[in-house]
Amino acid sequence: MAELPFPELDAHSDRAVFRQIADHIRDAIERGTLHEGDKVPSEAQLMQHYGVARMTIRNALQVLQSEGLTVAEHGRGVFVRSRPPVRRLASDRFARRHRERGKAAFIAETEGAGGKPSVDSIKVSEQAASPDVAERLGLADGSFVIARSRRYLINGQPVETAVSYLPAEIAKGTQIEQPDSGPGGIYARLEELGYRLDRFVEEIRSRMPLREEIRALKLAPGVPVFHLVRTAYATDGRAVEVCDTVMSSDAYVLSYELPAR
Amino acid sequence: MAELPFPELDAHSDRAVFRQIADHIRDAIERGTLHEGDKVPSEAQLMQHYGVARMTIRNALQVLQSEGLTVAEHGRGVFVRSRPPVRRLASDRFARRHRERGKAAFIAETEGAGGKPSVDSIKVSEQAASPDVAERLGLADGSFVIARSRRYLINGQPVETAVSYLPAEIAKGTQIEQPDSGPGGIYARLEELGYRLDRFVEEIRSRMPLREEIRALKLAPGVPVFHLVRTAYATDGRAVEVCDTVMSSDAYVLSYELPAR
DNA sequence: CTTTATGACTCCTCTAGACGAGTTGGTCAA
DNA sequence: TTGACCAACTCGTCTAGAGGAGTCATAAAG
Repeated sequence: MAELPFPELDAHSDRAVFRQIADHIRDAIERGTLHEGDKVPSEAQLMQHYGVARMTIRNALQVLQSEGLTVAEHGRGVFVRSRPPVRRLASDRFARRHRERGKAAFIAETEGAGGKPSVDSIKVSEQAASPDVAERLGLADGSFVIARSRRYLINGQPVETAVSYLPAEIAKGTQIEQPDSGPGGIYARLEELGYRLDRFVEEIRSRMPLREEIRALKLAPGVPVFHLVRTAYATDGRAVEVCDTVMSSDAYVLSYELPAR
Repeated sequence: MAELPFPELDAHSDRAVFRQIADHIRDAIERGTLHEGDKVPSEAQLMQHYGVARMTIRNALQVLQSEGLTVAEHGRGVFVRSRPPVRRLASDRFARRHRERGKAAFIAETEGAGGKPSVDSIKVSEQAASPDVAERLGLADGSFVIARSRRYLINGQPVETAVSYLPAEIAKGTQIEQPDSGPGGIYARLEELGYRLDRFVEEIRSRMPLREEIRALKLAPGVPVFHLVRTAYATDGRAVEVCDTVMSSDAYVLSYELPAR
């Protein structure tokens, strides 16, 4: 058996053994000794190398996994995680000039970056607004909204789920209620309906995903999500849409421009 | 011993026992049966309730911890995590009108929200720019920059670390090189030096923290961080500062306004 | 040549213990 | 009353096993 590229344990350290082992492997990844997609030595190899029990090795691997550095594949091994190509979201992505080309923001951007965009799980329903959505839309409690939910994928890999809420009073009976909202997306439809869009406000949180989100976005363990809530305002100051999106954090870099004014 | 508020295991389910147990506890937290700060039953109690080995219980608790739902305290127990008050960062926080009041953005905002702000670990040094920083500042490789690093705390709790990089050619010998950068912070100094600020670009990533970040921000396990890189541009289009900040994700909600243009 | 078995190797789940170390609250002596 | 001590309880670390299940390459059978 080839020697593993890890130093020995420091018996005098008060750092726990499994942490020292995790440190060794992490260092190897950070230094590039192990690179993306490489297989980490198996539990059995590490047990022998370090002369410790299996649970100790598993604890060490668990640390790395929860840091998002590795992925375990049942029956195959543990691998250094490879990052998917990131999608940059610029703050002008909803500018009218983009919308007018007749494509929704996601499609246009992804194709521009050489990826194959797709959208699935489109569901539209009318429902009572949650207190949070009602407040953001400036609606009375219990008002009805049209909810459009969908999932975005790049090259078949899910990257984002989104649910848009629009006041039923605005969207009911329009193409916004159809699964295919037409060229330019719902923002184009809103403008056709006379709601000229003025500005968007985005609120961003970061947290660990819920179970459903892990499933929907096929997230590896240890990958947090962006939770972004966007509210669209028309020129009269009225909120016309709230979009609640959850994005895989390793597929995105968000970018915003702020005036110094 | 009081009965625990958890159902029994489903022996027919093919869901692993430790996952079922984690599900029970998670449900209790989500339903409010266990609320913020409450103590989760001890490992011993759970072992007896479910009739399983200790490692199985610990696996279940590990799942919850990595989801950021609970926090274990050595010698005390496992508790439902309570969210600290969040700090909202609005996109106008660097507007000149705020700066002119003579306080740095962080101090003014935190006091406005009723918290006690403090800043520590201020270090200033001159160093060669990293390739990334050099590129953002539009400098030649190996150019020198002034690096100002510091840590921000609210009510004694660290929430953010930040390192600002400014071209040495601009900042050397000015008050920017002093630990106390003076009223209004370095942006005020830059304007005094004739660099009228025009706009900022912020790039946001979300990821799990590195070890040093966990220590510096006293992060609970399972809490991701925002990694925000801000570049400040003067009116002549020149980049005059790059600020690299790492923020505890549960202390912040970022908020940006985008024009529909 | 294709298909089917097999076995080696992988990680997954779980058991049943051991000792260590931090926290807490009560007892008992000063 | 105060302080020191101690016991009970907590989670942290580690050992040494067990059987299960997914993956893959190879060997055997068709």
